[in-house]
Amino acid sequence: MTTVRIPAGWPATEEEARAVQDELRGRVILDEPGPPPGAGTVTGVDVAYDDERGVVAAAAVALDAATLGQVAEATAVGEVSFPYVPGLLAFREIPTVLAALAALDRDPGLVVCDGYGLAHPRRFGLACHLGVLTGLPTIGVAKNPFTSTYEEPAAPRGSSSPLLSGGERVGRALRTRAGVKPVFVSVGHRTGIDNACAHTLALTPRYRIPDTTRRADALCRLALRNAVGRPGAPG
DNA sequence: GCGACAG
DNA sequence: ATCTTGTCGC
Repeated sequence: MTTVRIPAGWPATEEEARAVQDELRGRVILDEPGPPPGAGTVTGVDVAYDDERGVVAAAAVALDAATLGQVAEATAVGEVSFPYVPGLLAFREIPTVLAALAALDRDPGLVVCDGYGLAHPRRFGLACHLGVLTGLPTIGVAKNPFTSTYEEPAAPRGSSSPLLSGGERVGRALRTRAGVKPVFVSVGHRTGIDNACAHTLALTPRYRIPDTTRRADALCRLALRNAVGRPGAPG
């Protein structure tokens, strides 16, 4: 497997990265309902890092939306393209994630990101960025509210409450398991919040985190071990 | 200025 | 994200 290099012209400073976000934000499409849940393909993407070696591994795992059975997977390894800066996560993950998606054997359908879409300080999180660059429908499902605030949703699974940022509703805190901390769903690109939440619930029949993200997480960690050190790698 | 801060 | 043992519970 080849290593994904940092693209030419990739932002090198926080200022440049924020300028890119400001420029691309206008290309987000928010007036499409997006793929309805229960049919088609849903793909999860995630990345793992070895910052000491400057290596990042990405994975894309495609599931049949109706059965949640896995239908395809792909990985890519690359150079870490940006430091971790809250609000600029996309610049750290996107080049390698794009390569993993490109290596997938079929149309990804809806892409589920581990992070934010609109629920972002500048309304342009990872899911929006990835959507604009690929043209694919995307959503963000995060484990923490970051700069947003929310009222605790009711205890039953499926309950939700608005995610607020600067007085705007930027997503929903969605309870995927009764009595357990909710996840934070926001729209990325070409998808509506109702479908985003419906997909999230369909992807969490058993765990708080979507199956797509869970499988992509396991796969990218494996890919990282395969690429660098090897406590636990076959071969 | 200080603290908070997706992964 | 990542560093990390045991342990409580379904």
